[in-house]
This record gives sequence, C-alpha cells and structure tokens, in this order.
Amino acid sequence: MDSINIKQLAEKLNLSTSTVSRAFRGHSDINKETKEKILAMARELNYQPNHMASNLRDKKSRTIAVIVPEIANNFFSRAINGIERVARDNGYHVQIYLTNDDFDREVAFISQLHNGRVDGIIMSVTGEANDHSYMHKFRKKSIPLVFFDRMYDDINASKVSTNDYDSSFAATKHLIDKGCTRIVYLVVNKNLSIGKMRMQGYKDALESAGLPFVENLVIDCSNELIHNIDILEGVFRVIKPDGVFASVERLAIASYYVCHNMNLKIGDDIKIICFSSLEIASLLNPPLSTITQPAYDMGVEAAKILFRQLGMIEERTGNNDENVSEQVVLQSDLVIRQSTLGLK
Amino acid sequence: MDSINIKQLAEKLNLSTSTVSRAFRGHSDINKETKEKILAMARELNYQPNHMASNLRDKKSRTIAVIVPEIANNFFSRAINGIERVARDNGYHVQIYLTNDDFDREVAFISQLHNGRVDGIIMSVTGEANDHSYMHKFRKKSIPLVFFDRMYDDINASKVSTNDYDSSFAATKHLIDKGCTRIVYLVVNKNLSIGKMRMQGYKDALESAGLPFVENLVIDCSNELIHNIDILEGVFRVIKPDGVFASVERLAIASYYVCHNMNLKIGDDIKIICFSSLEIASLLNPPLSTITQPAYDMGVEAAKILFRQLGMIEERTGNNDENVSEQVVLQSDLVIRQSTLGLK
DNA sequence: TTGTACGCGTTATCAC
DNA sequence: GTGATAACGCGTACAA
Repeated sequence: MDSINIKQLAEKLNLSTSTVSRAFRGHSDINKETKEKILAMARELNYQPNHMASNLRDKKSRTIAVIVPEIANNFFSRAINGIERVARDNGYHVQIYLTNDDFDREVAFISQLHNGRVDGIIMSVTGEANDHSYMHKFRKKSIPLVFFDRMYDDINASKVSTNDYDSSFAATKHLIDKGCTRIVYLVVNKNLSIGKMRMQGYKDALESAGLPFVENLVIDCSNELIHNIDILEGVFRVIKPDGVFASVERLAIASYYVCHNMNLKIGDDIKIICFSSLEIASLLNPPLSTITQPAYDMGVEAAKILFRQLGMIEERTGNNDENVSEQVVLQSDLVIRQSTLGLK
Repeated sequence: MDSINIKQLAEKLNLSTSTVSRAFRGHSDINKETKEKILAMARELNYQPNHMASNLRDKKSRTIAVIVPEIANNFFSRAINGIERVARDNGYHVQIYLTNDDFDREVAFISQLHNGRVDGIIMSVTGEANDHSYMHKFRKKSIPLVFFDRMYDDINASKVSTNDYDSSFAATKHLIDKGCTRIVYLVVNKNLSIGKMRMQGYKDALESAGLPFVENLVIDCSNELIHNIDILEGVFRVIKPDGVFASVERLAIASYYVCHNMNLKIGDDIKIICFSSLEIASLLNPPLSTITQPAYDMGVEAAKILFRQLGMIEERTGNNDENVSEQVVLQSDLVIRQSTLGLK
C-alpha cells in the first residue's frame, strides 16, 4: 500500500490539508500559484483523493447499480451500453448485478444496495410472481429506482418501456395477413407485466381478425434451450401451428432449431416472428422477422431519468418535485423478413 | 435521507456502538441474547452498516473493475458473466467500464481506479498501439491486475488467454484442406498481441502447406460495419479470395453481408471461418464455422486469479508470494459447419 | 488566501 | 461481555 494521502501531500508542500483539498475541489478561493503547485506535486506523487473518504463525507457514492436478469443477451447488454454511456458522461460509475432470473437474488441485491453503496438503481426484474412488496420498504428510502423493460406494475417508480402492446398487435396482425390461422404465442413468464401486454396485443389482434383465442396456443417455455426444444417439438408435432409469435428472442431461436430438426420450412410451412435485438437477424436462415426494441436508447433514457432524479441533470420541466416518477415509452420497429414471408 | 446509522441504533437499544458493531461482525465474544436483540431491531429499523464507512476503515472496497472495449458483444458479455459469478461468490461487487476501443478512455479509467475505489482490475485492452508504459506506474501500486484475451505483452500481470496460435493454424489448415488457395486474413488491429498470434498461426499454416504468405491478403478492417462492408466488397471483387479467415466475429458477419450482396455462395464460392462466441452460428445462412472461445470460463479464470491475488482464495500452491503473476491458457474449439464445407 | 478543527459511520484496541 | 476511544482520509465551517 504505497498510495499517498492528503496529509502526506500537504506535508511535502508545507501546506495544510484544507488548502490541498481546495486545490482539487476548485471550491473556495485559492491562490492560482499554490493550486498549480499542488496539482503538479500531486501528479508527480500520483496522488488522488480517496473516494471512500470523499464518499463517506458527502454521502454520495457516485455509483449506480444496474440489476438485470442476464448479460449474455443482446437486449440487456445494449441497454447497459446505453446506461454506461450516460453514467460516464455524468462522472458516475456503474455496478452490474445479475439475477439469472432468481427472485431471491433480486431481493438480496436490492436489500444490499440500500446501504450507501450506490446512489440509484436501474433494473429489469426477474419474472417471478412472488410477492414483491419487499420493495415498498425501500421505495421510502431516498434512493431512486428506475425500471426498464421488465417491471413490477405495483411498484411506484419511474419506468422505461416500449409500446409492447401495439408491437404485438402489429406482429400478430402481420402473421394473420400472411395467412396464418393457428398462431402459437411463446412466453417465458406470463406474470410479467410485459408478458401480459404482449399477450394482450396478440389476443386482440386475433379477435379483431375474427380468429378465436385458444388457451392451448399459449405455450409456456423456460430459459433453457434444451428444455424449450423439447417443448416446441411436441407443440409443432401435435398442434401443428402455421405461425409462431415468440415474446422473446430465445424462443424464436429455439423454434428455428426445432424447425431445422423437423424439416419444417420456416416462412412457408410455419412463419416466425419475435421480439429481438439480434443485429444479425437478416443473416439467419431464413432471415428472421423481428420487433426490434431500441435497447441502447432504453438504457440511455432510463439513465437520464435516474440522473434527473439524482439532481445531476436539470429537471425536464420547471417542476422540482423529486418524487415524481416518469414514464417513458419508446417505439419498437417491426422489421419484416423472410421468416414471415416464405418464398417470394 | 431516512437511513439510520449505528449510533442511533445503539441508542434505541441502550447499548454502545461497539456492541452493535460486534453483532454484525460476529467477531469478539458477544452475548447471544444481546446479539439477537440487536439483529432484530436492525431488521425492524432496516439498518445496514454503511459500506462507505466500513470500506474507509479497513481500506477495502470489496469491488473490482472490469474494463472491456465493448459489452454489446457475445464474447465480452459472457466473460463478464463469468466474472460476476465468481465475484458474487466472493461477496464482491463488479463495476463495468467500456473503452469503446478508445485508448485515452482506457488510460483515464486505469488512472481513476487507483484511488481506493476498487480492489482489483480485470481488463481486455483496446487495440491502440500507443505507448502503454503509463501502466507501469500503476503496476507498482498494490492493486492487482489481470488481463484476459486482449493484453499488452510488455506489462507484467496475470493473463488469461486461449491457444490462439494453434486455433488459427488449425482453422487455416482446415481451409487449405478444403481446397482454398487464396485465403484472406481479416484483422481489426494488428498491433494487439492476440492479432499477432492469430496471424502467425495463419502464416505458418500457409507455409507448412507450401502456400505463399502474401501481404495483400491481410486485410485491415475497422469496427464499423458499413466501413468493413466497403472494404470487403473491394477485396472480394479485386482479390477474389476463395477463403476468409476472420480474426474476430464481426468481420465474418461483414463478410456474410457482402457475400449475400454480391451473390457469392458461402461454402462453395468462398469459405469463411472465424473466431466467434456466437451461440447461433449454426442458424446462420449458411451455418458458420467457428473457433469458439470459452468466454465464460475465461471470465471465471480471470476472476479466480484476481481473488487469489486479493487473498480471497487460498493460493493454488503453497507459494504465498502475492506478486507472482499467473498465466492461464484455455482451449478453444474448432467447430466446422457449412460455411467451410459447401454443398454436401 | 490559508490554517484549525470537527464530523462523516464504522470497527479494532484497550480498558473495565 | 460490554463501553469508551481513536483512526480511516477527506472537505468544510470557522477562525485567522
């Protein structure tokens, strides 16, 4: 431990620690020359104010937490990219927490983070239907929380989402327009509000086209590829759907594997569309039609809201009420490709 | 700010702060009953020891930094996944820093992190050929550093890599075996040691097959898809290679786009193979042959080394020298798919 | 313009 | 088994 502290630096300069401190904070008046001298010496000795100490003093960690289900996932990694960008611009640091869709871990993270370690939290929740009233306990504390994409409706916090209902409606309608009549809806977790919204869009699109909503066509899947392949093989064999609407990317991927295995021609025998952030959707065999969410922008928006609540950015309106929670809805893009078109 | 501190908690219990502190640290002897009473009250008042204060006291942040070029990237996001896993198991927190391949940012991060904010650093460097002697300055400090995948050879630190040379040799040999004679090598940054290793494997494989190494067949690319497409269109038109060895995934992706545009049949007209962590390589059109790196495991290894150096894990050997830097080499897998096979 | 002194919240050391 | 106290490193009110 050969790092130097403010006291030692002050001694070397024959100055008091307060003066040295001032040189870094820029605050109070300080002689231009002494300041330069201090900074020069600091550079030479490679001194930097200890953050733990500074943070303890002004009760700010200059750090935010990002809690997500997983990171090896196009959507979340891009969102984090956006968050990091904004955080860095504001001089903040970003801590990552992965729940792996484990509710207990989520609770543990949330609890641990309310001890001054971070100034705010951005999160996308696990899908567990458990009681999440535990969060209320923390909502009363001063640390702001922003949800993005996956959220708990019953928690009062700022939220960044996309127009899931409209997108789902449009995607389902697209399948119907292309001639599908037996469209399965693949979902991992029906309890998530986002899952509900997407399913509602699917339902309503069916209805408005005069097609019945059949409970059996809603397929519960998991996060395990192997498991999903099992499930879908059964579904494709028994139900013989002519359309697949996957609420998340990995379910479309599983569908592709199964179709390839079963020699089903995607686009012809069965049309597939899904929510996805896959940048190479057009390179798949066949190119995959997607509802593309603005993942990066969602991260940026979520972070901006958080920093606004942290007072780092001027309020959007003249309103200075820090407790107002913002709701932002971004638009997804429906990108039609071969998987829902078939042979041209 | 309605969070409570140890003093207030102590008052409410008619105890001293030391006793309360002990209840949490488990340390010294403490009456079972008082301890329980304290923990109960703590739970009720939702008290948690302030980490800034604890950290300041014992000079540990229980936090590590992960510096990577980007996160919206299969390889890095999986590696981070592995790192987070190990960190969490050790009760550590993970901070993410993205350089976006900007050398200045890398330097800035490294500098900022040496003020007690983190206890250790895991990083994959930018490709810049600049002078990185600045790192030496910090190497002397006590905070441990572990490189993974992309590293600076001249910096003495622990390193986790894969058998890049062997993989490259094998991949190139595979192309040659499949009949390729004009194989281009696509690279983003030739200055990286990893780039050099991979190119050497390519070179040596050519040589051992009696093929000449032609400087013109080494194509410098960038990180911009649009730009790479431009470059590759020219290359494919003028040089007319029958084989492509992409040193990173995104260059293979760009090649796919270009081949699709130019109506080149991948696998037949031109064979493509690359380093990649793409889980859906087999769903591409055509399925992409890859050298698959154990990204997750690399993250795990890097983190384990770091924690070993932090003294969190018992040393591997009986050797207690903390300054010994470890070198770990993991094996990549060569996975042959249609992109290098052509029509069966 | 600079120096002095205190407190941020915790925990280890020492005394009782 | 418990309480008082000092110190971690910094930043600011106050004094000079």
